[in-house]
Amino acid sequence: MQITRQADYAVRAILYLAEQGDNGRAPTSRIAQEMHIPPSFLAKIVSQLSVAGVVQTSRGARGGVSLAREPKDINLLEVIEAIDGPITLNECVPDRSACIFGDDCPVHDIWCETQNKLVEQLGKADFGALLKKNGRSS
Amino acid sequence: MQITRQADYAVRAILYLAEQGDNGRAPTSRIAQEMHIPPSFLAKIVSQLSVAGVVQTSRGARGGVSLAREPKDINLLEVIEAIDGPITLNECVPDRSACIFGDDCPVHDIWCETQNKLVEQLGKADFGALLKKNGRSS
DNA sequence: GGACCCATGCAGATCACGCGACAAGCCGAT
DNA sequence: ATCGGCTTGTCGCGTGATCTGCATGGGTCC
Repeated sequence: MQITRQADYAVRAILYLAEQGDNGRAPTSRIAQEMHIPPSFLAKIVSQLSVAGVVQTSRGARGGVSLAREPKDINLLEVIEAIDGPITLNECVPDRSACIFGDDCPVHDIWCETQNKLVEQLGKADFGALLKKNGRSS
Repeated sequence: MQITRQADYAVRAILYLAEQGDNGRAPTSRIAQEMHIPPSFLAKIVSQLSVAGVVQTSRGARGGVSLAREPKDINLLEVIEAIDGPITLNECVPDRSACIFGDDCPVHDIWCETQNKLVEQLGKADFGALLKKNGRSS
């Protein structure tokens, strides 16, 4: 009942890029240093985020990572799901056949309902709002 | 981002007892058979539920497991937390010092808020309502 | 050509899961 | 009263998956 540290790192990385302003390009090494993430671990995370279409990467000198969209169009849900995979409270939620009781299972509805609330909550949290919340003009 | 199978088994066991009626006493072997739970695994789960005060157990012949309270006074949250421990979406939620950014962390509030919603949702789901939802008069 | 940066494969550690065995307690029969 | 059987409580072990982290290799720009 906990998100993985990978997902936590991913959120921090996106947050850092969002703070940088429009383009928000930065090498993974700097992100890792600023956000206290193991550098070689961040590389894999960024790769997954790139596949998911959340960030864009460019290799070579002056390369780096940048947001694929504006912060307000990126929410927590897709970042987490890009790393941890789809959120499933219980395995019977996406695959009803996983439960032996089939349609007779009384808890199935509760799992689905709770999961939907959770997903909805995470989906509403976009990074634009996050930045605004505590404006770090520093 | 998933509850453990232990918690799922625990919920099923409670549900089975709640279906039995008022007293709802049953040996773990029967619960295990009916709800498709590994018998030796269920023993450990029942033990934890007993410590948490959700069920009462009596040893010896004609012993078994029974609910400590009425189904409507038992909710999903305490069953899950009795098994998996407190629900923590991220480790920084219960222990703010776990996060390096301290009070400056923009996501901390989101984690807390989302977790509270989740906890509230699970806390509202009591087994009395679950039974009523799809009345299995069979 | 050289420096820089992302991408990928690989090992260690942790944890959930399930099993088994022994101990402790209770009831009923003798 | 004693014995035997039944049921839960507790503990440790092995396996498998998964998270975590590192090192190496491939690609790009100056």
